[in-house]
Amino acid sequence: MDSKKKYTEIRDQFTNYLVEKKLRRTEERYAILDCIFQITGHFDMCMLHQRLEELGFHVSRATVYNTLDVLEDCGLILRHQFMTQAVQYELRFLAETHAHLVCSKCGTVRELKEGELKDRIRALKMGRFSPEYHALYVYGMCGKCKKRNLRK
Amino acid sequence: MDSKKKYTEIRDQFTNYLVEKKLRRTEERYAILDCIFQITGHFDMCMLHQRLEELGFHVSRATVYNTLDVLEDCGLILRHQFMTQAVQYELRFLAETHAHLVCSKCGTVRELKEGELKDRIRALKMGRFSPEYHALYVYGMCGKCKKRNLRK
DNA sequence: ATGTATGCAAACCATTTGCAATGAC
DNA sequence: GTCATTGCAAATGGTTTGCATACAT
Repeated sequence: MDSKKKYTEIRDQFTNYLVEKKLRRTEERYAILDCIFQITGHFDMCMLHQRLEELGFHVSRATVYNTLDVLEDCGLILRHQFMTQAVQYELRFLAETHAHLVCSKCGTVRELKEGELKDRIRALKMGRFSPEYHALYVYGMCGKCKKRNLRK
Repeated sequence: MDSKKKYTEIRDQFTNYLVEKKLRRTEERYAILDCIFQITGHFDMCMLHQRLEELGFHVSRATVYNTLDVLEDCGLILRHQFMTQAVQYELRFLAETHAHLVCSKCGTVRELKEGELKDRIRALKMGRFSPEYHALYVYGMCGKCKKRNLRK
C-alpha cells in the first residue's frame, strides 16, 4: 500500500525535525500525527481532539494546540482560515495539489485539482523571499447556493 | 486624478448595493468606506477604528464590524487571515493584482505583482462554482529572517 | 410611523498562559 | 537529575450579541 509508505516518510520527517530541534519525542505527539494522517480533508483542533478521545487517547487541548504548532513549523501541516471561526488544518502533501473553492454564501470548501498552475506559482520570481508552500483560495458561489438563490 | 475617479466608482458600487439590498445609507457606513480608501495596504478592525477616532469620527466597534461585513458582502473588500490573530482586510481592487508572500518566521506580508497568473487562475474550470475573486498566499521565509537565521 | 442601524456593555468562545506534576533525555 | 512537555484551569482578546436609543426611509 502506497499510503503506508507515505506515512513512514511523514513520521520520519517528524522524527528528524524533533531530533534536530532538540524537542522531545512524546507519545502524545506521535498519537496526534497518527490521528491526523487518518483524516483526508480539513480539520480543526476540536475535531482532532474529539477523534483522539474516541480512540481512547486522552490529551489536553493545550497539548493539541502545542502539537499543531510544532507540526506546522515542521512543515507537515498547513493552516487555513475559511469562514469558520476556528482555524482549519490540512496535511501539506494533500494540500499542495489543489486550489480551494470557498463558497461565500454557505462556507463550503471544495477542492480543485490544478496541477500545472502549481509549477507556474513555483516559478514566480520572489527576490529574497524563499517560498516553502502556497495556498490558492477562490471565493465565489457554489452550485447549490446559486440554485437556492434563483428559487427565491 | 485617477484615484478620485476610482473612488467615485467604488462609492457608487456601495450605494447601488445598499439600495438594492434595502439597507440604509448611513453616515457611518460612508465614513468607514472613505477611511478604508485612504489605506493602501492591509488593515484590521482595530487600526480602522483608531484611524476613524483620529479623524474625529466616533463609531462603536460593533458598527465597524457590521460595516466590514456589509462591504465584504458587497464585494468591495476581502478578508485575509495571516499569522496575526485579528482578521485583516484589503480593498478588493488593490488585492486582485498581487500574491501575498507571508513570512512564517516573522509574519510580515509582502505583496508581489503577478499579472499573468491572474488570468490563468480565472481560466480554471470550476464546474458549477462561480468564481468572484481569489487570493494567493505563498508561505516561506523573508530575506531578513534568512539573514537572522544564518547569524545564529 | 416603521423598523433598521447604532452605541454600549456584557457574553462568547477559540486560543493562550501559568503552574504544578510528569516523564524524555 | 534536569528541564521540556503535559494537564488543568484561569486569563486573554477578537468578535458577537442584546437591548435601548437614534435616525433613514
